[in-house]
Amino acid sequence: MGKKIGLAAYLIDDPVQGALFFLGKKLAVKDPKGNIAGIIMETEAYGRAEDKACHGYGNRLTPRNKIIFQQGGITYVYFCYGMHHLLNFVLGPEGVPMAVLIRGVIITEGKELVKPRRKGIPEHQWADGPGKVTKTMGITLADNGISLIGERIWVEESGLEVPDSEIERTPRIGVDYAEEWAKKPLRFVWKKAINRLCLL
DNA sequence: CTCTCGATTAGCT
DNA sequence: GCTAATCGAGAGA
Repeated sequence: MGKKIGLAAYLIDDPVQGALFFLGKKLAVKDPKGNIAGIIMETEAYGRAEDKACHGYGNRLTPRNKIIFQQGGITYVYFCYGMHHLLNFVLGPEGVPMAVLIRGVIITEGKELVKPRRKGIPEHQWADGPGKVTKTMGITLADNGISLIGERIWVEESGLEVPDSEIERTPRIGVDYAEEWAKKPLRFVWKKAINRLCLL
């Protein structure tokens, strides 16, 4: 097991730096039957009050989004489109809405636990989307607002180096309503992760 | 209370 | 490329 990522990394005061930092790290979830883990290969940066795509836009506080105003180091899980749960890591100091959306993971551990719930789906498509990440890893609203330095969900060093040259930047997905913020390149994809993992 | 729409996905054309 | 599925959050009355 790799070294668990500590609180300091989550207190980073910049969602872009955070989104980049977590690429190539290992996301782990403790399931009653064993751990499920995988390498994070796609993220999106959301944040600060001026980001029109962020749930904390304009610092408006609601029962749902209050989590992202808390100090970094906890999860922000919310329900979307009536059927999907989306996982974020809350970042930054308390009072500033900032988070990284985990959009893609390559499952490396606990595959035998995943198989039954992703029946008939090829392995490389198990968690190649934000809704699929939570479904594959068994993350639900019950995991909203919990510590990322805890025993249920955490992030570890993977030992993988992610060169800047292998990170693709694109606009974020599904935020067309966010006007000028819809176009900003705040989505980060490490496409070569799959190749790299084949060598392990 | 009512209405709109979403940080998506799967399946079909 | 298009859209149904599906329901709660958020805004406004």
